[in-house]
Amino acid sequence: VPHPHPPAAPASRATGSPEAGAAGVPASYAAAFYDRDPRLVARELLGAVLECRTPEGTAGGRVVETEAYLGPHDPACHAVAGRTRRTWHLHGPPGVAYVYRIYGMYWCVNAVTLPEGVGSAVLVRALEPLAGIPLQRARRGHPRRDADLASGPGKLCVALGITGALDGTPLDAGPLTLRPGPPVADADVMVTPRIGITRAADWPLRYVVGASPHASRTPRAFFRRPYIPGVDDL
DNA sequence: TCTACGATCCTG
DNA sequence: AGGATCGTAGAC
Repeated sequence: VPHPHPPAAPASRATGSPEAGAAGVPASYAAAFYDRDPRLVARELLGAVLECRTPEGTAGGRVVETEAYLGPHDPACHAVAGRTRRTWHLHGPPGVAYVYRIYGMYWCVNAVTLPEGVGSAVLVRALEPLAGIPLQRARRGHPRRDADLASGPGKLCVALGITGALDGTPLDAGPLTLRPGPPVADADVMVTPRIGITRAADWPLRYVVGASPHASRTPRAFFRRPYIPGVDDL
């Protein structure tokens, strides 16, 4: 039986959106939320709800894993190549989706951070499926466990039906939305190196809800430690 | 449970 | 040429 819609949360950090819910919980993040250091945005997006509406239906889930890509000074960030057609929206205003194709066959979705021209973002790497689970299961070829539906950036885009058509679309309205969810405590957040990159491979910029079975696997050789406010984002 | 590898194609 | 990945095969 599908998980019920996630409960509204007292997300004090997510303020300023125009349409607040009955409990005072914003229906989306304000632009200022994304106009900050991507490390801070990556950590705070844990617990948020990503949802994609398509003609087939609506599918979404709770964010349990993110990575920060800091900008042109980050060797692993696509911004190192400058503002090209591919990375156009990565360099655009914050609060917009940057969707790119990887390895010729999968899509990955990011939330753009910092002001226009910087080229930084947060990669959404895994979801705990919440909405439209039958649709997600069909798109993913009916895996045994729901924990295999969206436990990786490519899987997540397949499960939700996210493609390059959504590159450059805002995240506070439209078919692809990201909104506040129940906050995740600092003690539940683990920090590790980023997955699948060769440059800056030792930078601690991956944020995971440590106890979640819905996150992607952390390689055995990776260091992992609790998130430390003021150290990991300042 | 873990590691190794091929698929597949746009970008610079 | 190589990549912000995934599924499968094979070892243990």
